[in-house]
Amino acid sequence: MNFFQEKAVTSSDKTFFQLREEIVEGHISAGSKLSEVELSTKYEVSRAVVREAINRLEACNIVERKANVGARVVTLTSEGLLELYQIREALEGMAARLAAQNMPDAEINQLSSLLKGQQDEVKQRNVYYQEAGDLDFHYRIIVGSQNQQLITMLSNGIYHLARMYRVQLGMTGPRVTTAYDEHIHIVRAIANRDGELAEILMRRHIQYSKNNIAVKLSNMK
Amino acid sequence: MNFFQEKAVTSSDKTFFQLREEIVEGHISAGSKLSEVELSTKYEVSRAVVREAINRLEACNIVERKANVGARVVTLTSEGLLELYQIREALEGMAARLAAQNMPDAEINQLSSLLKGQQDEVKQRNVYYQEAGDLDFHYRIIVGSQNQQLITMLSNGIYHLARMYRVQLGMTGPRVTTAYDEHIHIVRAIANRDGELAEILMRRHIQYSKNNIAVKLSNMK
DNA sequence: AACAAATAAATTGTCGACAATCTTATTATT
DNA sequence: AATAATAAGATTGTCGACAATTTATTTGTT
Repeated sequence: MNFFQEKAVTSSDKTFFQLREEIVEGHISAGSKLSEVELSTKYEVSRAVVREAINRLEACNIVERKANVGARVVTLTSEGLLELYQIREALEGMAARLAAQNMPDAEINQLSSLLKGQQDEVKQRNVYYQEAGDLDFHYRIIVGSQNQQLITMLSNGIYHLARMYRVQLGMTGPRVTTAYDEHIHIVRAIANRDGELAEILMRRHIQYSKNNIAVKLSNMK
Repeated sequence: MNFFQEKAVTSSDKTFFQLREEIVEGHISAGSKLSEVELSTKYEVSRAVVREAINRLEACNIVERKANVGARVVTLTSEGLLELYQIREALEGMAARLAAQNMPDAEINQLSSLLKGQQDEVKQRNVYYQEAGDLDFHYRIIVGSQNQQLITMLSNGIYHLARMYRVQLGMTGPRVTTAYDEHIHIVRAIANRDGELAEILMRRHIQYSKNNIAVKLSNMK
């Protein structure tokens, strides 16, 4: 999962990563309460480190906390999804534009050949790709923007929330191949140093995947 | 200062607000170390609450922390400023567009009349306005976007960082009146429900104020 | 004197206990 | 029986102490 390599040096780090994974992957269900004592016995650490982990999750918008009451995992709503993808569209659209300006040729070539390497697998067997491949792609472009604050924002917060939505709505399905083609076009625009086009294509790309998820969400109710 | 009313219910909240203010206002200088014991004696609370406050500041990108070493106030750089305003441009541009779609008429009128009320003071005496007035303006438009995640992002993190830059670079000066006129035009676009124009104007407005600050920053070195 | 190793000091990370607050259950009153 | 007041239970917030790690100082060796 982690391209942005996060090493857990402290015990609190480890607990934070574990908790985040369990929530994002849906093993701890949305809306459920996070009891400090319960979690501290479960992970065999003190309440203090659980507390710190929960605080960090709150900063990521993965849990909500009320003073003297406790923390709950956020509940997924279609409004929340829309809001999240609006933000992604704005930020990653910008990232694509900046990447067209700033991304080193070496990184662009690397990304380009990475995509080519996936081509056969994607076109023939329709499996895979959506999860790790998509995330990897987006992350590389964010890094290519060379805006450090943007990198932090997305890799600390937004991506995990977005993944939580996708995972819990059971994202598979037929979007795989068209997404691949969109990726190809975006990289081409970046390689041509056409920031304007790169932004437009990236925004479209995110809109599509938003619609894809929104359909599933409306089917669930 | 706080339009987004933040009530300190817990002791940790209060410490967090105090610390943030001291840093943003420059009483604790950029780049300086934050000792947990030192601060706990200063604010007369336990180390645990100081720790929690520092963790929150870290989540806001106001301090940086290394495990087993400690936390330092971030250092202001021209690159950091550029990055921050790039993000603001994207997010607040979007907010202006969304506000043109979603902001209730009542709120628009309220904002409009607020600006008119400031007109005389701004045009005659060239003083004031930049600080609280500008922040209030931007915040109202963010709220008008009705994107909750966006509101959280900006009012928890970005605005305080942006303010830190402005305060510590001694923002006063002749930008006051032109900023006022820009605000007027943005509100007009929103009132006309012209999202496209509102976004363009907002982006320009932020670019201008970025340039204004960047000049000061380059003069300092 | 210069460098390396060992020791000491200081700082952060973790823990268990107590205090304050909220939630639930019980009792009292109408 | 229904509602309000009170008490009991459970959960979070805060604290001081100890452990682990880093940094500074001292000591030892060449």
